[in-house]
Amino acid sequence: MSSVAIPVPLRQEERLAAVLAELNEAQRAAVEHGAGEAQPDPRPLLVIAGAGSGKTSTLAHRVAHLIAHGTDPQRILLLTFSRRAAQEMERRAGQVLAKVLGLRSEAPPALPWAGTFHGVGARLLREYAAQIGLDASFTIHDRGDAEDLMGLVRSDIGLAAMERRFPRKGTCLAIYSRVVNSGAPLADVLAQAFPWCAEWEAELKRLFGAYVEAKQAQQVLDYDDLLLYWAEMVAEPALAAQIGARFDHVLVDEYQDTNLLQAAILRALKPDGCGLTVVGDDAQAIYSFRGATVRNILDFPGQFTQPARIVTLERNYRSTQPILDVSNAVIAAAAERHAKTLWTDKPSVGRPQLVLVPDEAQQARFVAERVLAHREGGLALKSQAVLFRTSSHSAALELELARRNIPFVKYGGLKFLEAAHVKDLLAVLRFAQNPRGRMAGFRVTQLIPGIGPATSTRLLDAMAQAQDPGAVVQAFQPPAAAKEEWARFAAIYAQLRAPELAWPADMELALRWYLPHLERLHDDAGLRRGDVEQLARLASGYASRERFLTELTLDPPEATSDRPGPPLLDEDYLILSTIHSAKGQEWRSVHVLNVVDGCIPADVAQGAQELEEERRLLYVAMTRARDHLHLIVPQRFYVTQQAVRGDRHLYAGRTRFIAAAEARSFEQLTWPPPPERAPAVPPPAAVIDLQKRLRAAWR
DNA sequence: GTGGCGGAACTTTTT
DNA sequence: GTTCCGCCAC
Repeated sequence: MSSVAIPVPLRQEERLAAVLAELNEAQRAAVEHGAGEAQPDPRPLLVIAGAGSGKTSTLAHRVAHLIAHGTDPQRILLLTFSRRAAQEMERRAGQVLAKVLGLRSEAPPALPWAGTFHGVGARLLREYAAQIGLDASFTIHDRGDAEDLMGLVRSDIGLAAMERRFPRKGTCLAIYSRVVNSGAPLADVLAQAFPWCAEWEAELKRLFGAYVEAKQAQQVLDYDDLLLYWAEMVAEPALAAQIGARFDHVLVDEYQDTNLLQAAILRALKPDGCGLTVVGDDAQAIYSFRGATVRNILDFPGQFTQPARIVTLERNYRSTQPILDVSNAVIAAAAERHAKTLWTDKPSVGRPQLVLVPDEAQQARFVAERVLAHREGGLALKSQAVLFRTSSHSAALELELARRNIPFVKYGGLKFLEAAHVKDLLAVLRFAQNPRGRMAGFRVTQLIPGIGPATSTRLLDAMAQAQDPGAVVQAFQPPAAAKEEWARFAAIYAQLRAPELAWPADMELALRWYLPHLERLHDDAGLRRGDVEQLARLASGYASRERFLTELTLDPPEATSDRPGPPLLDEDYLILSTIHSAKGQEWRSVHVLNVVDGCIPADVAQGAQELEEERRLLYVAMTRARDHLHLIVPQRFYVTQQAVRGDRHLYAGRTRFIAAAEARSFEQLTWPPPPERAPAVPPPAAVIDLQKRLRAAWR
């Protein structure tokens, strides 16, 4: 560590002591590790932090503590799972630091290197681009772009027209991504996660080779490349030493959800582990589909030249004991884990509920009513969440909420950036940013009537050959039908490429060119226009076109709501979220939908490992609740993928993760409550023979 | 070459 | 419902 011990004035020392006194013993040990002790401890630190054990707070305190003891905030690398988590950490560390320094205001210490692995990777790669033979103006493909490129390569090399149907582009990308992130051979990945594609191994290999070449020729990186190139870069000892020396401390949150590439990056940056802190909970590992491996956290202690110090946080500050009891019961059956049992002394308000409802429609009604009842009882909508395994599970509920005018915001599932019109507008900017990026060019040029795939390919091929691709756009001869529109496009493209244009003027220009196309292409142009105008307004919040494109790709606006535009901050709204997107969050009241076999665990998860992950998923969902937890079990499901109004359905049972014995720890109820007994039909005074009358009508 | 239409197939979770 | 592919009329 290069931080110099600065003598701390007494008053500050007292304030620091007061702040630390608010923590429990384990938390304090994690915060003070390596500093503030008689003998500095150079070991890496592993914090096993159970759900709700004050993990974020502990990490924020540690960051503040480091800064208070003289570490330069610029020399702290803080890697989080999402941009949102990074901002939260920055804010909390700022609060603590303000207290320690005795400041009134909470001007947060800027932590310039707080972000996701992907975001930090993008920054470092641009910075070191020249040294690793990369063009610093590379653009980043989001999943949609990456899929489209995969699709294009797929048909280019003739895999589309196979006798038997070749896996679709999205599946191909998922397989590729998994191979990259897990480091496993293609054959293993296919056997384990995509058995129905195993027959295509040779073709997939060829496809992935061509995909990589296409990306390189176009100077684009996909999400996986940000980690892959970073890992390859620091595999070079000189670069690893250079980059590692920029940071005195490297702290990683949610370590259980990192993959082998990420672990390799950390080892390269800090080979002896000194200054390295990782925090996580193996019981909450839910991203193995992305190549994350719980082995990272289980094996961390032995990975460095000196074994790590382990601190375990077991005291829970979030939930009531009955909620912890049922959650502990779910996870207790897990196969392998760092044993820990959460406990709390928080007073409880009744038992968690296990609610039996007839079907998904009734489930939606039950949740809506219960949410309103909670609000009557003083719980703001924002402090309540509804969680589900799969984005589509909330469909019925969304209808019901809209019907009752209950505002909500949904996290996870389809994103703003996936809408065609948003992609169109961004593609215009991206094509200007990186003229060799074919996906953007392919998309933009085909907006012009009379230009289809063939013409577009002719243009892009010419650009790829050219020294100055911008000039090719100006000189290009489109088919006669597209002549006028092409001239219009070439003019704005030249302007977008001109260095003197100052952001966000680019956005204005692109929007003005795009709007007429939007009107022509879409029947519901009105709604869509709102979206792209919204996007244009976002532009001014970014320093440059490159930053705008990069940050929007890596940190897309994640929520979609029942109305256009993000809800105002002072508005109240219910939170709907996939369980994955709920990671790290908490609410006073939590409803979990579809707690049945087939949903949790998902019917596609059949292997032993996958089942274990589904179990952890349910555990994560349950431990988000502070005071009220409701698990809903619909008994009857309509099968999807059938004709509208089809009646195919199946009966589902309560999830296997809650056995009968454990179910008794819940308050079990059936809803709607069975009717009192139908009002009896009075006994007949006289019998009227209707049947006889109907027969008589034909005689 | 482009653009539109019909039929068949369809594995969740996300940076 | 969406995506993918083949077919057909300009």
